[in-house]
Amino acid sequence: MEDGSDTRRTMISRPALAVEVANALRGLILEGELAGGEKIREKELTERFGVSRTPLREAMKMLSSEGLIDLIPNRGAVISQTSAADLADAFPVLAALEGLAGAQAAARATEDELATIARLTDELRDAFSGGERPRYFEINQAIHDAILAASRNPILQRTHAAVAGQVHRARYQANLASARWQQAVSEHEEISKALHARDAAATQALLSAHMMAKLSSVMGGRSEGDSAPR
Amino acid sequence: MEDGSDTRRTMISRPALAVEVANALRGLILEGELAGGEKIREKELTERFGVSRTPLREAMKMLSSEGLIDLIPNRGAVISQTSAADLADAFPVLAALEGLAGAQAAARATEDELATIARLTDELRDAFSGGERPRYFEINQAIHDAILAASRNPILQRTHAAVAGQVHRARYQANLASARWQQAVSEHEEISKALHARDAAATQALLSAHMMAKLSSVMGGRSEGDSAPR
DNA sequence: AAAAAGAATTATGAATTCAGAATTCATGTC
DNA sequence: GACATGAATTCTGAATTCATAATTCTTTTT
Repeated sequence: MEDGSDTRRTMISRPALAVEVANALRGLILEGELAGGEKIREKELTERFGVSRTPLREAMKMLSSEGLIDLIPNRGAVISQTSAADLADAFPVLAALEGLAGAQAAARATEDELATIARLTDELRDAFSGGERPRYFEINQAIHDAILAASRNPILQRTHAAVAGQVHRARYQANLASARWQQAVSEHEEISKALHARDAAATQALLSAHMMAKLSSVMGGRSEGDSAPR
Repeated sequence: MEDGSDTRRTMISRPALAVEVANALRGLILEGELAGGEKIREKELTERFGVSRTPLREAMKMLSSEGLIDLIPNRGAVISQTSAADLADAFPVLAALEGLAGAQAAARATEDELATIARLTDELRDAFSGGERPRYFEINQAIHDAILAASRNPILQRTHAAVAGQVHRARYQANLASARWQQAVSEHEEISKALHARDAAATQALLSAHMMAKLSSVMGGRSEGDSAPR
């Protein structure tokens, strides 16, 4: 919700170039275009974005605070790669945060928000039935975002986004075996049900367990396939 | 201005001036020297720190990512003040995070770490018995830090630090009525006991409840008399 | 031929400079 | 006398410039 008094979409407000660069760079990292461990050459990015080094360096400082890149004193910056250990560390944190989000959402969500989550959950099952993996991931993300938003806790949302960003690329690595995929859909339906029942404790427990199951899925997918011993 | 000849020192690694400035500025904010809502004048800080505007602005971008200051497009930066609503939002997050820290610490802490926590808990009671408020706060902080460290989860520690930083100044506002103070000490003793018993679930519940009780204390102290800062 | 040392090139760290916007003060008009 | 408009000053935003450190390539010596 924007400031209602802002009648016109005044393009007069300048979004601060360094912030724009930070968003663009964050996008490149989250999209996976910049692989983990890759060195950042300032010159390359300044030419790519068409800005000078100053806003780029400010943007890199921002992303380093977010944990997306690592700054090495006089040797530049590298995209921080997420190791298996990092995933094992981050997912319990995400589980705790999303559990809290679920509990607060159960208490605070509007009926509209609950209806939206229920609808998304139906669409999630549709995507699963149709075997549409990209759409499934998209809807899954939308559900989690909706729950976070329904928690009405900006600090929780920001904190979650910061942690989720660090493991974002692992999302695509969650290669769902059909059995676990099915289970994930069922878990989401239980979560939606608990939310509608305004059962904070149940929602919290279900969401937390759901995230931990996701960790198992991601870790399992890791141990199997692509052997990239980095 | 100081002698810049520190380049001749045995400083093999240079900690990046912008990071140093960020740490110093973070300290000023956390110490309360820069009050919430206060405007940051770059010129003033550059003169204070003896650096140019470039590293200072990079540092400010870092702190804005941490949520400690708010950047207003062409109007500079202001210290983000924590409202009562922010506290009410942040403490459940801290409760969830510390609960997780307790659970993981119960599983992973070394005997030495548990002994240290037990010793600190004893000192906490001593500080309470002696009515030494500053020492109590210090030991309390040390205990929570020790539990976080014992969780062996760097991401959890970083996330907690980020959220705790945003409500740091509220720490001093927790004016403990003696009854609640007594209760807090007892809670800490229960937490230490649960940790020694390696009871993850109990530790998690106790720590989480402890943090929520702290929220009540802080909010209560706010409504009463927020008169004397310090 | 291989390894080490030194020089050159490249990239990063930081300050200065330049441009643009906002706020404040002064002046003029109603 | 008060309010509005314009100009000046101050502050932020961004690029350029300068310095320093690291890496790489070349040459020399073993």
